[in-house]
Amino acid sequence: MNDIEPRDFIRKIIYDDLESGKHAEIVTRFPPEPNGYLHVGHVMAICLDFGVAAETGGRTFLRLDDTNPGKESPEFVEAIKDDVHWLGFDWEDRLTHASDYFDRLYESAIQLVEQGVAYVDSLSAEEIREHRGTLTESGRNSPYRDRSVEENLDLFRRMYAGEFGDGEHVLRAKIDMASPNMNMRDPAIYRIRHIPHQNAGDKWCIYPMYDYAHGMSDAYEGITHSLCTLEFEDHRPLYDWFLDQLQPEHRPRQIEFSRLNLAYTITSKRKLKALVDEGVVSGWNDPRMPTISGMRRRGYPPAALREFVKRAGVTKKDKLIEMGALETCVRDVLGETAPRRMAVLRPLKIVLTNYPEGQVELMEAMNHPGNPDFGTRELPFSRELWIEQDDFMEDAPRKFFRLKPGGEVRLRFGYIIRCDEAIKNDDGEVVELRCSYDPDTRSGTGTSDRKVKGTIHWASCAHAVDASVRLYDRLFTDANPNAAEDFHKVLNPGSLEIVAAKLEPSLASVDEAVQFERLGYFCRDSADDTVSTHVFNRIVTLRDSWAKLEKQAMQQQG
RNA sequence: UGGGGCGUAGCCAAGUGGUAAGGCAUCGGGUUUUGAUCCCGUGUACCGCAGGUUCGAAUCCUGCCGCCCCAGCCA
Repeated sequence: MNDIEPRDFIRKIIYDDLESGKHAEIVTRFPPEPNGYLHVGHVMAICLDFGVAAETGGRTFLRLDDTNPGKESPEFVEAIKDDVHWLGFDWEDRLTHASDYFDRLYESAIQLVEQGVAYVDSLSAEEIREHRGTLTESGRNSPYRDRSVEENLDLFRRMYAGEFGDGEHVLRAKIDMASPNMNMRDPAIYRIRHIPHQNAGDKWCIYPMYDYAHGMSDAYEGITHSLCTLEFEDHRPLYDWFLDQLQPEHRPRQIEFSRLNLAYTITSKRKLKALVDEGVVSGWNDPRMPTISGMRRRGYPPAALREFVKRAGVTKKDKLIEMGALETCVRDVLGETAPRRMAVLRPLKIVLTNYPEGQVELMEAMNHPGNPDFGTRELPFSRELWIEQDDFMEDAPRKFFRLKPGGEVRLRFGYIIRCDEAIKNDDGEVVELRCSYDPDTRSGTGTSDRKVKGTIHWASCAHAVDASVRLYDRLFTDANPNAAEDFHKVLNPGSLEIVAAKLEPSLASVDEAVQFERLGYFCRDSADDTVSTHVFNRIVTLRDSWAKLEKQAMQQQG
């Protein structure tokens, strides 16, 4: 427990409950429905649920909220488990399913019938909707609302026994059809579904609804604080109603907080699924996806995601957080942990005309400028090198301190070179540069302490490793695609660019995320990289104040 | 036009009657063989608006405005 850490309103409640002695231990749960992949929005909930319990020495359950078979599958539960673990949290032996409680839930439903607060309705779904009224008009009681306890008991048991088809009957809570809260207008508790269940097999043909199953599952597990998002605020009276009726041993408290929305991306499971199904992306774990598995494949460190939601905070105000906030967290983590390497994304060949043909020197390079513990490595240097196309400009502005005709630049960890001649093809494009190097300026050991303004990265043509590098950009062109009429219209056509890059030799085998100096952070693509074909993902670019200046200049020109 | 929430700088967010923390972004400057990192500095926030209470209000009261959620046998 840390008294200095600022506490959000939920932590205040929880710490108060601990101090007042209301609870001796905090028990929370993270309860996703296994009907899709987890995304950034869930990271907030996971960190809150597991975080607050861990901080107070409590426990957290990972509960698969699988009350709606047909939409749920074991594939999703496995993905959810992987994602939560990867994020850095452990439920130990507390992996449960709402379906683990189906027997108890059924028994308690019978109790509700016996208490006269639940009844079997035989209206069709459509009729029930008509009877529910509208936001401004109260609903009407179902003609079946006053069936006797005996008749309800008989009907409900026969629903359980499989005597009826889907939709013939439904068990409802008898509350108040005139309630201004729609959730209290006799909500359904059980529906008939003759389909097998991802965890319970084909034992059941009636399944409990979320509102009933969720609160009671919380109670069964001894959850002290049931944290969920704002849209369930209206459900709290119903959550409490079930607890009031059934009086379980433990009484959990539901507290709601706002969802976290990330700018330029979507977090609706339905829309994410559409992106996958329509082939807009390669799958749920496409590196452009805001899913946890997508961000993992992209190379975002779990610590960066945790830091991100921590900075975002827990409140009840709708959030639409800028992508830059997430990227800063990713850079902060990677900046400290990623070894530095060199790679050329868009190669332009240069020949050092005064460098001996066939000679190869090994240049010592630091693996991390701010941390000597990372050690050094050797880079082969030769007469023909690749440099970045963007690092040469024929008609360069004064402030461009990279390579230009007649100009000098330092090759990182190498020599200072001068551009003597630009060779062009028939289309007038620069295809090669003729340069000369200054032998007195070898990195570290140079006898000359000459300084030049710019330093650029490079790779030796004879030694470079070929790789396909995927450069990602935001998936949408609109800051809030969630609100767009049709998200297809705001898709960013340039969200993926693939370049044929030249890498320094050591990059042929790396498992961790690295920084390609001056470019950004990259990692091997876990799905497509093979021994023969190297495939890298750009995790995030480096901050680029030159690009910013260029952009401003462009805007000034119109 | 019913009910439930929310409104503090571009984006997040502290603050609960005593005269507006912090982070991200922005904009300057310094260091630098990554135009990165790092380090300094940088914001007149009509605290949604309008009244009121008070010596004093972002904080209390009243009215208004704006945004979000709810009419699944989804979660």
